[in-house]
Amino acid sequence: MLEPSHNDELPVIPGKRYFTIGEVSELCAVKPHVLRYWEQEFPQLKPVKRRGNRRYYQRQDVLTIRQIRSLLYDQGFTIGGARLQMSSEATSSESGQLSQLVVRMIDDLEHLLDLLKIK
Amino acid sequence: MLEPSHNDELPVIPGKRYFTIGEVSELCAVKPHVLRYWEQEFPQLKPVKRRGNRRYYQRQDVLTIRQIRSLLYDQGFTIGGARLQMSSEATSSESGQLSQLVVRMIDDLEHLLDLLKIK
DNA sequence: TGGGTTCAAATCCCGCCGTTCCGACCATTT
DNA sequence: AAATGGTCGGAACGGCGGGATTTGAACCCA
Repeated sequence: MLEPSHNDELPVIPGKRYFTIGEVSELCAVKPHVLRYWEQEFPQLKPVKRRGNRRYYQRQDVLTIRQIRSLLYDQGFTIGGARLQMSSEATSSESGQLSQLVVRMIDDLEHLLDLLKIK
Repeated sequence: MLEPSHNDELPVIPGKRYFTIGEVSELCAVKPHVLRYWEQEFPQLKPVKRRGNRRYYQRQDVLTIRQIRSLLYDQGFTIGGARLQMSSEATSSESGQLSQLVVRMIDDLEHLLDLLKIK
């Protein structure tokens, strides 16, 4: 009943700067009208709007959406619960032990990133 | 809309061995019929039953119920999500809090991985 | 200029999560 | 043992969260 799909199975995000709602819909396996609906529910989801109020999503938006998607569809949060998670994530520089661990992981990843950049 | 009540505010559990559904209802601020309903949804919730199918909850059951309650009412999980948390907690060694955090970290790292794939 | 995409907003809908009944049974007090 | 009040399961019912559909117009690209 839960845990059907996971973000692993979603397509790689192409290297362009902006995406239409239709593209994001496919990249995240979420219907356009749901994306618009989520926009009302999650303040951090604010795609740029231009000419004729069209949405232009950036890479970060796509990642945000995938994260929301994971909270809702994989982890079993309600919309309210997911919103709580998202916002608490923004502020959670908490818990010394763990944040220390996170810092180390980030360190490692940055190192990895450096390696990748060189090649 | 979320985060109204918290387990902190619930009464201390008396030092007796068995509790009726009515007592548990008050100890956990959850109506009896909801307790019966949850029993269908969470396999780990199995109070002893005696004469005339009456439920006799033990201390551990009360704690389990409070935990479910917290997942549903405080943290914003669906029933399915809460069940998932409860069962994953059984396997993962530590306090759901922590495993939940780890889940989120893994999630975050996956997003980072996405970023790396693009470059 | 025509077909596909997108827009906002209104309306519709289904299933989750209880809620409300019900007659019968049980426990405790008197 | 009668009275009072808690508890039983099961089925019918209900609100509403979370979308889904619809509408009609604007927009974009070929």
